[in-house]
Amino acid sequence: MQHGDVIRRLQEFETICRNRGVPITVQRRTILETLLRRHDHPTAEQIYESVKDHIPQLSRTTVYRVLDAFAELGLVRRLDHTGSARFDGNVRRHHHLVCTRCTRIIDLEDQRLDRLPLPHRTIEGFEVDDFSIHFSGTCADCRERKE
Amino acid sequence: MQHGDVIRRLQEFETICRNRGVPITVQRRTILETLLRRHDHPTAEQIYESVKDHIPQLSRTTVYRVLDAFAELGLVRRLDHTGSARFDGNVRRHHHLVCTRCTRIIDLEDQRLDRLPLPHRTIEGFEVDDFSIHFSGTCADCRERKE
DNA sequence: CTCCGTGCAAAAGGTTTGCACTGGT
DNA sequence: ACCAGTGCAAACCTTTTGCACGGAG
Repeated sequence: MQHGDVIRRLQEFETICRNRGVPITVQRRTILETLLRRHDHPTAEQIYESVKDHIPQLSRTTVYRVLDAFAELGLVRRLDHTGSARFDGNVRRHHHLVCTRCTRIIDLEDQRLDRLPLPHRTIEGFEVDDFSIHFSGTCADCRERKE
Repeated sequence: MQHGDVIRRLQEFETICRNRGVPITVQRRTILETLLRRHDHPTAEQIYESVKDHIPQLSRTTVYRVLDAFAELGLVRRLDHTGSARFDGNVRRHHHLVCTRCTRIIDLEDQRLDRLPLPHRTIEGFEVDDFSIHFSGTCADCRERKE
């Protein structure tokens, strides 16, 4: 992310917090800025290590809580669902519908989606073997519960 | 998965094990069969619970080790990378190259890939908000190390 | 002043490891 | 008989929770 973009995102952050009455603290600003400047999808621990250089008394707990709050506000995205690993007996190419409320994963087999052209060693020397599309949204049960 | 498919997959399993000199045990056969019959992407714990009914002295450790071995043999797939959650400061739609060797995640922005038509409440009442394509393969560094 | 965010410590998962033993080949 | 797979317990790592304090609004 460019420097200007980071500045803009931090301003957005302050606006969102003010609108929702969420206090803006040094920890929050620093954690967000650290994440925006990195492009390596860090773990909570890695962010903790980085931010600790600026705020030595910082607690790991705060990093977890702040990242969680940011994900809730839609300011950052959490990859790799926390919790336990899940296993799939279907090794053919297929896709998944992931419910963001209950974390349920539903298989989606669709031949049209399977025909995405596989990039071949084009991107930064990365050799692609396969792909899978992860659709996020709300499952029927959770929609029913919500309405 | 249909009954016939389960039988076929179990036979494939025995062939693969024999070819690689991997012993076939009751635990392994039962764990694989349990996974093949379920369509809900169970966790190791859930598989443990199911299999324990058939093999009461079964250990959790074995379930973890066997699932791991199966993933290594390509018989099953592990969803949701085990380990720690990762965070992404980029909330715009984008995709990921995931290296299966070092678990590194590289951002991939590609407007053509973004234009996949969003299924709208079509599949089993699931409402899709967004999607992200997960390309798996080997990153440049790991390919270099391998060769 | 009031609350909520923070820090610390302890608990709560989920997964891995060391070691002795058993069971498949 | 041999070696890899298994079971048990303990270690390990990541994440969550309870409680008291302090800083932001």
